[in-house]
Amino acid sequence: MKELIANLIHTALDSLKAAGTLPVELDVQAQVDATRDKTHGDFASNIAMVLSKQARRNPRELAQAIIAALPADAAITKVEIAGPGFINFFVSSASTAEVIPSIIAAGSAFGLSQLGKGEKVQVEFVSANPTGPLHVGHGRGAAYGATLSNLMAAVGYDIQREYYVNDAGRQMNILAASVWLRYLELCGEEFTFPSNGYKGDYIRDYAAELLQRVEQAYRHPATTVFDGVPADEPAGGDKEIHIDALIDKARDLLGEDAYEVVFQLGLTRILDDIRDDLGEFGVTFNEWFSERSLTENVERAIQTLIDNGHIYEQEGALWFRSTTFGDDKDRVVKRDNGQTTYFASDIAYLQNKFERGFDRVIYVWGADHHGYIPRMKAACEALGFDPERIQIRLVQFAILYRGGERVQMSTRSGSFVTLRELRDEVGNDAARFFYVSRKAEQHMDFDLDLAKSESKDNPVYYIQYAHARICTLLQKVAAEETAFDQARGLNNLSLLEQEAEKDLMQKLARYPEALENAAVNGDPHILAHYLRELAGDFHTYYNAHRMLLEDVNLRDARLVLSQAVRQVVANGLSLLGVSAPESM
RNA sequence: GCGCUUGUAGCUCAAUCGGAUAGAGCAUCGGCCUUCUAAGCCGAGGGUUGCAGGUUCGAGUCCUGCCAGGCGCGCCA
Repeated sequence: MKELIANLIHTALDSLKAAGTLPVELDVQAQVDATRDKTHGDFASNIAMVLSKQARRNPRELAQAIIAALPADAAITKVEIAGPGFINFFVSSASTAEVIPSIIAAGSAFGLSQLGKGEKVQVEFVSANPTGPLHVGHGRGAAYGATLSNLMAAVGYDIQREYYVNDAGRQMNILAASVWLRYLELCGEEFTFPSNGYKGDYIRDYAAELLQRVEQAYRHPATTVFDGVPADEPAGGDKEIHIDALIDKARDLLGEDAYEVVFQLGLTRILDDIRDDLGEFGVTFNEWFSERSLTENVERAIQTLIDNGHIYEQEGALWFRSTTFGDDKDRVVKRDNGQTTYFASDIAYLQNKFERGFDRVIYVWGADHHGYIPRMKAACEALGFDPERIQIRLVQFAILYRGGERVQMSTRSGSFVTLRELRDEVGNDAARFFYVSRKAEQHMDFDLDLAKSESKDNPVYYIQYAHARICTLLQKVAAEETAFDQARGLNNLSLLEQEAEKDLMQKLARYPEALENAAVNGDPHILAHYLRELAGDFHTYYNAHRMLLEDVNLRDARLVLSQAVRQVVANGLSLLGVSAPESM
């Protein structure tokens, strides 16, 4: 409909140009928007105001001229000038109703488009360090990334979902050491567990598994293990130095092979757990990409930067001159001790992504990482790629509230709420919906009581309830003497003359647009809000008018409208990863 | 200190590339169940869009300054 109106306007402009009313060189894309206010018709264009300066005529006068030149069309019943020079279009109810047969015909495919033209886009998200269970902060990134991927796939992008497994860093060695130390405790050794080790109960589980598998083979006396290890922080030392020394000890005493067994056990168990957790949350990946697999790529990436002239040496280290591309300061990629930095891995990973043929790569990061954007963009450009091909979406943490009180979380005491706990408490549907119901880069307050409540206050239930109500209706009518006949409904759409019916049809017609906006802007909340509004319109309609009437023509027309609503609600919820129950 | 970011109704949030009288929900108050699910509906009140300038036909939206909150500024990962 928008396109139709835009075409009509362009035709009018062309004829005005031909008549000499407008300069021929004028070239503007007509903007047509759905109106917010019904008294402004169904669609409005600001074309007259935009052109008024170039055309040297006042907007209302110009609007009048455009309207006069507008070709007639059966779909448009009335055109008006309003306000400072808006042209308002009123659409015939017959043409408004056309959305219903198209929804029924398209079914679950309604709203899909080819906007993305098959562009290959990778979305990398979550990518939490595999050192423990996911917490609620990761949950928002997971929900956002998964939904963004769904939305983009729905509008025609070729999406690849990826999790970057940080299995190469120091944190992983701390994890391995923690597992081994817990194992030693189970063997009967006595010592003080390092303050910087991982203290979660899951570590004890892995240790128990290790004990079962290797029995006493990896046991060493605590005195040997702690011999020569600098004091821990509570004992007046440095916790970082302490844990690093213990890691070295573990490697020494176990040897690389056994150390690797411990390391892999911890890594594998945690990844399995994360995979299960996310799977239950409806979040899946095409690829779990290991940082360790990148080792050769890192040297090659650095070489690429050297070849491109963006690396210099200073004080024994290799520096990437990222300031060339607008970063605050230059960054080290290889330390004076020969080790490459984490950032160097990121550069290698980026190069690897483009080598795999992605046209565009999207990173979903916690908002606390925003300081890394300039250097990643710089790296992209220095590698020789257009920096527009990487996009970084920031997701803010959610603050949980229970009983009106903020739920305290601190990583230090290990008292963070896990994603699994959240899912157990409020359910997957509520968690998925709540996470994406706010703009991603916005702080959000997550009200646990609201997410659990079974009332209209809870937008998830509100939307699902609309779906369930319609399913129940359709079930009920199946028991009537005269069965529901979809074709009869479609043939009698002209009977839908109520205001609420027109509102509903117009809302339905806007679904593809809401979906596209949400996908292109990376704003799933647009779809969430749309569904809330659609459900609201349906509840209003349902309360104001009866469906199961004697007059089967009207009855089936209303039911087919309801069916269309049900379909769109189901399609939208599915993209959000929320179920659409048939009864509640 | 420098940089990024946010500031909209009592609360949580919207506002389609800069468009018309800034909208929902919650909370408050008042109505609606012998009829398809009241997990619902209808109505009322509630605003100097942090403050001050600027850009223009038009600014919550863009620019500048200030105020307030959040985050980031390692040869850490």
